[in-house]
Amino acid sequence: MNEFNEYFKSAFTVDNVILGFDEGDMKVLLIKRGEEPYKGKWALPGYFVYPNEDLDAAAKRVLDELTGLRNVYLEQVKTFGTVNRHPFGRVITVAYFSLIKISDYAIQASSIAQKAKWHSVARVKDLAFDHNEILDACFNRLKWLIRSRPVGFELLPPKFTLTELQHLYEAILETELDKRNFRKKILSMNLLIDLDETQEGVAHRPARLYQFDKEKYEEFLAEGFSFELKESKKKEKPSFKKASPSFP
Amino acid sequence: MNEFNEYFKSAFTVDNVILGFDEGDMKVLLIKRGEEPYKGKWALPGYFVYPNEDLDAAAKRVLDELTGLRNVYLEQVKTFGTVNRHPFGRVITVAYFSLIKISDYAIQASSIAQKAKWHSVARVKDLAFDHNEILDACFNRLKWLIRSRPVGFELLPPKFTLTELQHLYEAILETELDKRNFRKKILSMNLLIDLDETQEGVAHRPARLYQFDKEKYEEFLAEGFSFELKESKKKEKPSFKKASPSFP
DNA sequence: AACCAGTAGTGTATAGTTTACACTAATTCC
DNA sequence: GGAATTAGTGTAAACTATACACTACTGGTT
Repeated sequence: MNEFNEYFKSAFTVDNVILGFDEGDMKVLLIKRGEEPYKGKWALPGYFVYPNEDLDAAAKRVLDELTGLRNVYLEQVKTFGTVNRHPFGRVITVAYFSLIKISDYAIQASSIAQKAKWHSVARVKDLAFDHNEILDACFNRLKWLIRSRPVGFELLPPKFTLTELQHLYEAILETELDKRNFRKKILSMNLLIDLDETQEGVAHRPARLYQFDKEKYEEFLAEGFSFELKESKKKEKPSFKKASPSFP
Repeated sequence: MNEFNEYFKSAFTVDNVILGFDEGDMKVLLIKRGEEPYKGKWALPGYFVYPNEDLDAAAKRVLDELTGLRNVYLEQVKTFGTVNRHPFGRVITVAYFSLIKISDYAIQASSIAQKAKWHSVARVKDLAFDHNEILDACFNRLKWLIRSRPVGFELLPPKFTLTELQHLYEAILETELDKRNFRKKILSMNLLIDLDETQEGVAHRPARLYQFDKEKYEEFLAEGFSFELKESKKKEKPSFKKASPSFP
């Protein structure tokens, strides 16, 4: 393969958009860069893919080093390879996103992890490299995903209330949902276990606690089920005549 | 960046799943390999990405060299980077798919194009490298895409009948659709122009010809519309109680 | 000219889904 | 005991999806 040697001069990396949900808000874990290029800027965690390492394994390694978490939701989203995206050479990066429970996250000892901090996704700007674009692509993928699969529980603690779940959906979809319709839809999926427990120590009527039903969720995935969630139309442009929403 | 030189030893390529529709069947354009590795096997068209070339540009180049076509539907799908996917070294490939009108395709003079041939997607097997997996990923993406966006016209000649359109959908979705419901849904989208012409030289009642309305399609894309198509349930498992198809 | 073969084209009733919307219930705090 | 705060609940109307079968038009055959 000597004739092709000139093509073996590029590097590839993975960048990981690690998402969590906290304080009613979607958060992304960013690293403050300690070196050039973009020294001092915030960036997505990522690293070179080792020569004998699969792509997915590299993404898991980056996640593990930073958060200590394994077996979390991780999905490849898109590859970014503009010629000049890295000032030091041709570097192609494969973007992944992962969903973690912030309650499980504990800051790691590694020097890189010391520089990590959660940022509200909505307020992130001016990241290093083309990382704004990567973050957008991953967050949009999550928006699509949450409408078709119940991935919400990846982001919530084991026990949660329906209101918390709804707030999560609203944060991801950046919209408001109707409480009654949301509950009807969620409960009709039969993917929640009613724990027959309630919140404690809140200064109002305590909410029931639920748990995701992992077995039923496996069935759901196996059968290729999907669902749709639509936003509440309260206070929308009035009388927008919905053109028939389907085509071939 | 000398410390990172060891990472600049891999190559990356693009592979392009070029899809067309002919004789009621989805087709993919494959190349018979003339060299090792996998000499004599069929493979997806692809090539190294040049050092100063963007990924999308590389995919367009591969497509152009093979078909002479530009400005066709082209979309990045997924990146494949298993360590040993290429026997000669670490090669990561970014998979793209494109949709072309086979009627526009004319075999090109280049030596590579001489080795190209259309194959029925359903009957493809035993491709070189991991190309079966890549083809599957791209075809599945198309299946998803066709349910949510009217990309069908990318695959049909400028004038077509509703039955041709329906057959295209059935070929992609690998299912049967109800004629009346299909037509209702399609026409309700208002994306077709009735040309007030009919087929000629057919030994049966001639069908009306339609054209896609590109302007309305642009609006459709801009407004983020989507649609769903469901398969006919004729002859399905009887009385399958549709568990509520939605969740958060 | 009559008929046959073959595909095009059309409507309706039913079931299911989505939407909009407002009040009562349970708890803490004062 | 009352105020504050969030939890929890049902229904009617509009819309969408589905199942289903016959007539219309053309070319070819006799």
